[in-house]
Amino acid sequence: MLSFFIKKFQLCYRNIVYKLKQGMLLFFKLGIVHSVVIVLFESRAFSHGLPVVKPDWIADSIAANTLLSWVPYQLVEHAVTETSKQLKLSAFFSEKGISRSHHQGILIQNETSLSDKCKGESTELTLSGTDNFSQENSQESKHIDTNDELKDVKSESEEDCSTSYVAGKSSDHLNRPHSTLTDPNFVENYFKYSRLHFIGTWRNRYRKRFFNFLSGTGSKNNNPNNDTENLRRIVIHIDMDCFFVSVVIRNFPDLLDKPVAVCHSNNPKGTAEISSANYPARSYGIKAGMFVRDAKARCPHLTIFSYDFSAYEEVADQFYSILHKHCKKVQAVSCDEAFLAVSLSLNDNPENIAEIIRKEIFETTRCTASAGIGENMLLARLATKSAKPNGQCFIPLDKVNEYLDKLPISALPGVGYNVEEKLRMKEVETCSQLRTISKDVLQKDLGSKMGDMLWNYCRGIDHSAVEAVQETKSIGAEVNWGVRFKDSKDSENFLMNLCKEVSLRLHGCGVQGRTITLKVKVRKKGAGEPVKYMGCGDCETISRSLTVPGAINDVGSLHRIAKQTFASFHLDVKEVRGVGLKLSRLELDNPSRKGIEESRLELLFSSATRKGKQPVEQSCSTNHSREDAPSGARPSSSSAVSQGSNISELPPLSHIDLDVVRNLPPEIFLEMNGLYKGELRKILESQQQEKEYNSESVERKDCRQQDQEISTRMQRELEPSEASCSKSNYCKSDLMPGSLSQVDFSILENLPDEVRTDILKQLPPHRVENQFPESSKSNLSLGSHSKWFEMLRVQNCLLSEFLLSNATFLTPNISPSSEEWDAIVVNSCEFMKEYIRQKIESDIEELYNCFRLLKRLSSKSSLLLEFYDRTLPLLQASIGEHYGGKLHL
DNA sequence: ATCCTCCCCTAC
DNA sequence: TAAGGTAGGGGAGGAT
Repeated sequence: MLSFFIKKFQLCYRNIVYKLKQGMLLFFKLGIVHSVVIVLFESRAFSHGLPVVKPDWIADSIAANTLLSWVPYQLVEHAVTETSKQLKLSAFFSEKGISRSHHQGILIQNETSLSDKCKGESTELTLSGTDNFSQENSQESKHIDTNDELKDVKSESEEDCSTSYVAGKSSDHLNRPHSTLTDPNFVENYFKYSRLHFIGTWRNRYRKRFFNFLSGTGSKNNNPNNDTENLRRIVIHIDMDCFFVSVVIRNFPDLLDKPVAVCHSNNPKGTAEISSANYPARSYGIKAGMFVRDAKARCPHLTIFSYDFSAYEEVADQFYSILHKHCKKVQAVSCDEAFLAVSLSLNDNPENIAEIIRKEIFETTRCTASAGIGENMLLARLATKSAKPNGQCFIPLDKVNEYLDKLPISALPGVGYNVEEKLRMKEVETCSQLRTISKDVLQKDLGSKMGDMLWNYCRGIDHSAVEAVQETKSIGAEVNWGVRFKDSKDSENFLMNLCKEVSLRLHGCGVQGRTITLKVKVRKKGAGEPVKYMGCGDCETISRSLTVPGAINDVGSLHRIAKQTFASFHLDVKEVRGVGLKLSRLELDNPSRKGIEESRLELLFSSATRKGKQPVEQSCSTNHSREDAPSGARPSSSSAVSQGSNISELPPLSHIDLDVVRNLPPEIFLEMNGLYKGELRKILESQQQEKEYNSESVERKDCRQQDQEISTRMQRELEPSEASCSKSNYCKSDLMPGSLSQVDFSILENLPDEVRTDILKQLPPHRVENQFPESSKSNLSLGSHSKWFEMLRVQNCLLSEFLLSNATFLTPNISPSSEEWDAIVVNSCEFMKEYIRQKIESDIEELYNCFRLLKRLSSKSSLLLEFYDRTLPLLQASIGEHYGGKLHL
């Protein structure tokens, strides 16, 4: 069996082994699903935290003709964090359409190491194995059988005193305290494991995706009937039931009626926070946010699952696909919750559509969703509360008052702990009581807007509309866990990483910001170590913002400002417990100039003023910390520039790109002009005259070419110098590899061409060989499938690379079901069929990449959606034929 | 009166 | 051990 396995392995992954031997870093993990080895390339965008091992593991395993433990081959930089990560191999392959979480299907005792688990699983394959491998592992298999197998899940409820933990769990000895003190990549790792980060980012992600959907060609249920008189608007609010738990147990129906919770760790200390609990668990009083130890005290036989972020993503994608199928106007609230605006004729029963959607969600995801239906968003949202779990509720207009009468005010959106307390003081606990308070009084007590809103809400009035597209007003990142600094070097390093993170997010959204806000949490006087391990505990929060004249999103500027603002707080860094950086007053990144300008500016400034360009405008409003920052400590616009000492470090005037200079914000231009003692302005003026003199036939393209030449020249001249080394901190290449984990590929695809190209250049070379000349793009999708091959051959690239570089081009605006449309689809499908045939044995990774990309892109274009829908079965059939099983995308 | 900054609160 | 984020809205109070 083993030799069969190895043979198959060699056959399938020859080329990968070849790449491995070239020293490429791969991460992979063996998973036994129809005897297939799964290998993914090391790219955090794909790894999702799986263990990363050195390539030798594969080669050595083959040489030894046995499956060696991967542990000694694990990459050091990942060893600490990655091993504790749950296994998500199962997310890659799944069985006959059922995406089973194999790893999660096995109950692991805390002591069971990951490698044991690998072997234990492997034995599933070698049922009648006679080789060393299976014998060697049969004992372990027993061990797992007796303790940990899935069947124990069934009997587990009888073992009342043991709490089960379901997840990949590493050897504990590999785990070390995780904080800013011990992990140089803390920021990056932190976001990878933070559930709140995922919750926070997902909302935007689905909003963004829906925006793409709208701007693409297809949108259904657009109610072609404009005769609105016979229609009524209804709002449906759909919310998945205890999402995090439902998803991880969706393949274990036996657990449905057992108490289950999701959290990071099942350590005996029990200071991990429960993130989500299912309804049986809630019946014991277990709630999100509760410590595990408290939850266990209430329910000793609670089953605890680890997070499975990739599964959440998968289900959320399915969820939104279904919603978009049924409704044009979908407002994403979070990964598992959305509002739909539907128009119905007077005779239609609004409950029917909710019923259909919920049914489809369940059939697709095997997770239940609840729905609330009402005349407005407020009523729909409230109705959902009554509907949960797994139900739906319609509040017709004539029942609104009756429904609201007994409703506690805390159920109203916007009423949190504080507002509830304020109103409780006035002996107001229900909506009917709230109605007795006049609007004036409410506004006086709670502020004008809040008072107005609540006055409306308790009467069932809500004028807000379901908005599919919402403008992003701020982008930021913060960390309030694990933050411990011993000196200013630590804090500075942390700030730099945070800036990289924020910069990447800004780039990902194609925006820049003018106002930079730094928020710091400082241990409150007298507050001891927090109850929560590495938590921030009782803190005082201080924040300060700064508005610059020109919007920024580059790491260099962010770091300069963040560093300076942080310094202005005059804090004892040992007391800092959390830091956040946020940008607001966002502006769209100028895609046409941005890439070039930015790099030149970086070059200019890193060379010219290594001390840093100072912000020109700074505002600092009163708060308690203002007194400790004497105004003298604040930079003024002129102080920074007037230091003539910088002049010796300036690049010669001949090296300055005047086009860039011309486009600088006036303040910065003045600053630079000052540095060059007025020479800049003179040159610009004389150039302008020259330009006017020359004919105006200079093509834009030529300008761009010149720009590039100048920029390249500058780069060449600066590269070997010290200046470029000092600048390397700010280079994109420096922030790319690590932080790519934070980039949603859908975002990457949405980036302006130049920015995307820039980012792609930072990826391993085999992924980005080519950019396509304009000529090769035209009419490509219209051509026969042989043209595609010709194109790929000529460009010497992979299809996935082409897709990635040409995301924009690939979403043409062609009307569905036209002849053109059909021709494209047929041709493309033919091409894909052939491409699959060519790659299925030699490069399964490429096929995986292609279909992942297509999946993403298909949300933008109904053409691509149709292409994807048609070709996916071909791929799956081929996978099934060659390997058995199914590729899980 | 209006804008801005620094908070706080809320929701997921 | 554990991963307490993100973003919007709005109020208080100061600056203009």
